[in-house]
Amino acid sequence: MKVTINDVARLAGVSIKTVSRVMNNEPSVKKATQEKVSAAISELNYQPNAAARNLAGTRSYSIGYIYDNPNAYYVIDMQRGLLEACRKHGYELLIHPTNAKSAQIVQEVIDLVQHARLAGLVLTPPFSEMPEIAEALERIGVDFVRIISGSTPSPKLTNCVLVDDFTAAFKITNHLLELGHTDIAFLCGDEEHSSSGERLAGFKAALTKRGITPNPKYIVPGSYSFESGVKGAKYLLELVHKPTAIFACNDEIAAGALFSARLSQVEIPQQLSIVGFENSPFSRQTWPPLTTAHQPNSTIAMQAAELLFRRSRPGQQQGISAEQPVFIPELLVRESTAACPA
Amino acid sequence: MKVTINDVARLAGVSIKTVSRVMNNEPSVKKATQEKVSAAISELNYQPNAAARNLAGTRSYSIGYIYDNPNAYYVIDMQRGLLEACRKHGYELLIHPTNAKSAQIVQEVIDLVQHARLAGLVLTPPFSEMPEIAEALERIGVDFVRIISGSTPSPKLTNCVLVDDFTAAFKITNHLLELGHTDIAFLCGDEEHSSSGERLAGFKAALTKRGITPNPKYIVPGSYSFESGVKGAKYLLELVHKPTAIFACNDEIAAGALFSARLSQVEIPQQLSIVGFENSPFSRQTWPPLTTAHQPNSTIAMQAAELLFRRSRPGQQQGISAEQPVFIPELLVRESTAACPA
DNA sequence: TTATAAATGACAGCGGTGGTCAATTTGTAA
DNA sequence: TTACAAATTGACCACCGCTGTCATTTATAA
Repeated sequence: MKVTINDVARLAGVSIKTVSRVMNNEPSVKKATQEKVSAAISELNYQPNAAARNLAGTRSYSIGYIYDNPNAYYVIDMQRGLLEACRKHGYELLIHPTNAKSAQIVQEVIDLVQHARLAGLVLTPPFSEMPEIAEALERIGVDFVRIISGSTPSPKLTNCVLVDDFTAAFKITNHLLELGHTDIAFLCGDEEHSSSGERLAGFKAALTKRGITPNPKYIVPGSYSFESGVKGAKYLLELVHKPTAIFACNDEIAAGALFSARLSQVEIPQQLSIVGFENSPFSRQTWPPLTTAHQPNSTIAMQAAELLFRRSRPGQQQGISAEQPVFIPELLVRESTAACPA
Repeated sequence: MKVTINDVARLAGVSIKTVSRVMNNEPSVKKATQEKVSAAISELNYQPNAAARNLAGTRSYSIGYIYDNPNAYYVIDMQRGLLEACRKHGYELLIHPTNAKSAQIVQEVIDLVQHARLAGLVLTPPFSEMPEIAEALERIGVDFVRIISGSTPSPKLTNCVLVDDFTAAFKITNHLLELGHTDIAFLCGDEEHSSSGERLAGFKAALTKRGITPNPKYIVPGSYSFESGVKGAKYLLELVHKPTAIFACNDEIAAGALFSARLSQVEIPQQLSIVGFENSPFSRQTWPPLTTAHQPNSTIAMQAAELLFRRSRPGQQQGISAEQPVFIPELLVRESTAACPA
């Protein structure tokens, strides 16, 4: 029933050690043998037993994903990407939802890693933005990759996959500018999330580049929630000098803003343009569907995992890798934006 | 650094065999020794090496969760419940997102189970409603628990955790009836999901019990999506004789209906009451927040996992267990429902 | 032909479980 | 109290399926 390395060795006429070598891409295996073994492997549809590998070997075959994010779509997407990468490379994924605000969060993470013998960890916000976590992991010598908001690779951001919120926000803002809007408001997400700050910075930069001074009254603090969007838009639409476009820091906020606009009898997009960010299912569950920036979470996650695998393989140089992939969410124009009304 | 069974044995002053006995709840261990060992275990914070256990033992320490559900909140909740149960019992969770409509889905599931040496599987819709999956699993002798929509335990539904959509829908409908509504419409979810049928049945039963014959014009086919809610409500609000309340088969549909009502300048809840089902974050991201039925997904998942564990433990009778926990989603009254307008 | 490098295999674990059997402790009835 | 059965515990071995180490064989170059 179950195929072991012995079966493969027997069929290929070699020792189990050689099969092991082939499985692990070790050097010094003759090409002919390599092919013989590979043939046997695929003929028997052999898949190494993860438990045995973990037990016997020095390296680990599982990575961990720690999360604490209210956005289920984000988590699911990340997970899907990680799983895909894991499947491809024969790794397992350990998922660990937890509370980032717990006092013993660092210890919890350390326990997790040590107990599960993880090859590495993928960290997303908020964990990726907690210096104490990174320090602890470095201290105990566990590899990790952080997915964070940032535009330019730098030595400080090793082990990072960057999501260039700045540039994406810049582009979105440009889209609005090109439609003739100049009175553009910005609905912020949570302050603690650097993504909100980055997006705001990109927004301001785009305005400034066109010679427009960002109006402080149009920059509304808030959080990544529908309600925050409702409130923020309400405030904006009650101003004497209303904006003609709203840049919401994510789709949920945008959906809230859309809702608020409807309540105030403001026609979207004829009287007011609204954009979101993320391309979550939310952005398609509104009417009109939201213009937004597509963040390829699943792909980002895959990349992060691949980075981890590449580094954990023996023979590769360990430690600091210069690689810092940068993803730029792409503008996705839908029906919630239109030319600025005269 | 890492604690093994030997360390525990040394500290407790017993043999490793006894530690093993304690770890596995085997009989014939004196209470005193049991406590001594437990103390040592917790002092050292010992956790058995999963790889070694899997490799050496005959039983398995991981369960699988297969999913293919567009509702990320549902999946995340289920996952959280499963993980909690797993953590408590020292199991691991293998998650496997896949495509339920794939032609080789049965083979894929079998491969997964056999390769990963799973103790069992937790199936949610649509997998829990696919007879071919259940048959295949029974054939290869793998334990599983299905989470399905149903109200009454029956021999046919062994291995099931039931979610009583019928009764919940009955209660929701009663809530509307008590508010004085009699012209109540029903927006269906996907036909293939038995949950939609069950909810509809509960709805009809409640009406009938009050002597109201369900009006076929008020029963609108659809799917579990925002858009479907928009369309369904639009249709209803264009009828000459409009309903005064809408029962949407889930929160997403309800959100769509809410949206549609807004478009038609219908005041919620003054002119029209709308209820959802599920208590997903969606139901709080609308205005007004939705009256709905709370489905405790995380708890349901925990129960399902516990059922699996209980059965997979040696010493317990294997196979058919009479247990069929039934969960009844509870009515949650919020602001989207009000008394029937005169 | 011999020194050297490349390819391969033998073998000992990794950290537990399962089984067998003997030794020890405990409880119990006479 | 004693004897005896029963309950606990431990010692020991094989083994799960694979990897790490090192010795051995084979190919290649000098």
